[in-house]
Amino acid sequence: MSKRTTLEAAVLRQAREHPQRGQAKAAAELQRLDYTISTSGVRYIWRKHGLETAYKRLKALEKEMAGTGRELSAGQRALLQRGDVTRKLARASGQRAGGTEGFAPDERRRQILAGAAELFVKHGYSNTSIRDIAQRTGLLPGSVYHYFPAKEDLFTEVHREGFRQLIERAEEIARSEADPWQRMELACAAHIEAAVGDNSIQRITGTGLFSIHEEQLQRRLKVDRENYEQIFRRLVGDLGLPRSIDRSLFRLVLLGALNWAHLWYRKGKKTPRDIARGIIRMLRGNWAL
Amino acid sequence: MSKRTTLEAAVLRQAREHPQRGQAKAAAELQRLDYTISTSGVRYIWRKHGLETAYKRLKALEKEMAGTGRELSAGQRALLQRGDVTRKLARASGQRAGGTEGFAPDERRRQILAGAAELFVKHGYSNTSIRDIAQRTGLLPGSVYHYFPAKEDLFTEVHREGFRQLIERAEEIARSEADPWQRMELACAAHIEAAVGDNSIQRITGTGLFSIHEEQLQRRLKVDRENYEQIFRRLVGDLGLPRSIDRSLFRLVLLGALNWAHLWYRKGKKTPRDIARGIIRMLRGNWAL
DNA sequence: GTCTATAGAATGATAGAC
DNA sequence: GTCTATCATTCTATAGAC
Repeated sequence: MSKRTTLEAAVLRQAREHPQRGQAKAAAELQRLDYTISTSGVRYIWRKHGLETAYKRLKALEKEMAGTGRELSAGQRALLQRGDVTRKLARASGQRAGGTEGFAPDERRRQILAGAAELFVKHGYSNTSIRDIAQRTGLLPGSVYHYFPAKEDLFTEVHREGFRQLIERAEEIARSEADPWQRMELACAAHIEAAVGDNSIQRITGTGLFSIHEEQLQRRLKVDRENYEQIFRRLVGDLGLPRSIDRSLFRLVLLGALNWAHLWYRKGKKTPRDIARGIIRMLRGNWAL
Repeated sequence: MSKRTTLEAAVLRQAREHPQRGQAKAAAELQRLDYTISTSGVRYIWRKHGLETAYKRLKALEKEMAGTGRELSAGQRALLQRGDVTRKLARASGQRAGGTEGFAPDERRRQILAGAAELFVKHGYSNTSIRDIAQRTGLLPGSVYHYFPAKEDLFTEVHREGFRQLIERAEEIARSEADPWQRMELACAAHIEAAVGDNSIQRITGTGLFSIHEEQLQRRLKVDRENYEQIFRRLVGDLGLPRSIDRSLFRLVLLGALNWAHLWYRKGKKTPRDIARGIIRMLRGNWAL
């Protein structure tokens, strides 16, 4: 362990000579020998050679020693035996994506967005990795960066698209001929449908804000939401509420009730339409109707 | 550390040169240098000079170095900083400070919980690391595990305590003599206060569920929430609503409106009390009142 | 001399970036 | 493909109190 060689060779030599050293110790020792490497760098090379655990390194050493007269120490054998019992299954490396028979770039983008939306909705922003998203689209992690500069942008775009769809629908309703209370009811139904339906991109409108704690990102998202709530401002204005009712509070109560629904909604019970009707009835202030 | 001098001078010199050595190591070293001294002897002299903890010895060294160009090492500075946090907490809780001298174990636990609550509320569960929590309490990450077996348990406990406090207050209100609608209004005000107030442990009741995406953990938390909502079930039942109104939906609409409030609440504008009154007025179905 | 709260270092794992 | 940073957690040694 003295002559300078390739970084990789040095790591491997050390794996052979001190199989029980972990990444930290191995890296420290190599740094002492003037190699530039970090703990995870060590780990990376180990993994490349299937040596990422002490068990595997020992196993390899054992094999190598088989011919020669040398033997593992008692402690090393004990460690191996423990490992044998607890053996983990090798992880299947998964499917590899096709070749260059590519998709149209826009199509690929959409696929990434859709996959990301599903994962964000299910596991939240922080718990979704670029790797997960890439895998779902059959890409390697690095390739995602060809379409989106960073994870934040990916989320922002999903969020924006979700609200774009929601706004489109809401505006259509707001423009319709129905009477004001009915328009409101329809808009509420559409909102709940989006939040509990199968379209993950739309679902993100219900959970997105809560999933994010990075302030700057949050601020970017708020814009989408405000564009949407603007429509409700108008819908509420059209209702002709009595003076005694604070329009602003009315809207916020309504949106709160709607946004909460996805937490208790159960498929097969009340439909979004039923729920919307019930909510409007309560807020209409005249239970006789 | 070579020339023989008075025992006392030798002890002090060593305190300066190796401030982090404890009594055992210090005594051993001095004995090696042919001084006759025991661990408690070292401690006796330290105490005489107000140097009986590593923190105090470092503090003294720092002061001494102030003039010269020398500086404490990074590790020493970190230790001092940890000590500073510990002291601040000790002062805040009225306990006696003193280096790493312990708190009543319950007190330390509470400190960790309070710190964790703040961070969880501010940055969310996934974005809060055990390191952050430890630092805030003046501990090293590993030490947190002396009090809590895992991060999940830490969160669960914060969540549970938040709801415990909320439930306590709500039940008091539910038991009071006020008329049903007024009881409801008070309970709503209390709910909003908890969600927007300064008490992070209570605030977690508003955001906790959204911050968590791990299903199993979520299930554990739901229990707390359900215990709480049970009280609202009762409060709604007491209102004597007309038949045409679905009690269940009424409760869910109300809770939705309340839980949404922390997103738009602004200090200095409407108070939680005002908001609660407004919400109840809207839901009471008789706007003339 | 004994106990416990805490330090400190190590471990295996995974994230985002590009 | 390659890298670094950081995470939750574990293990072990020891300081300081009694």
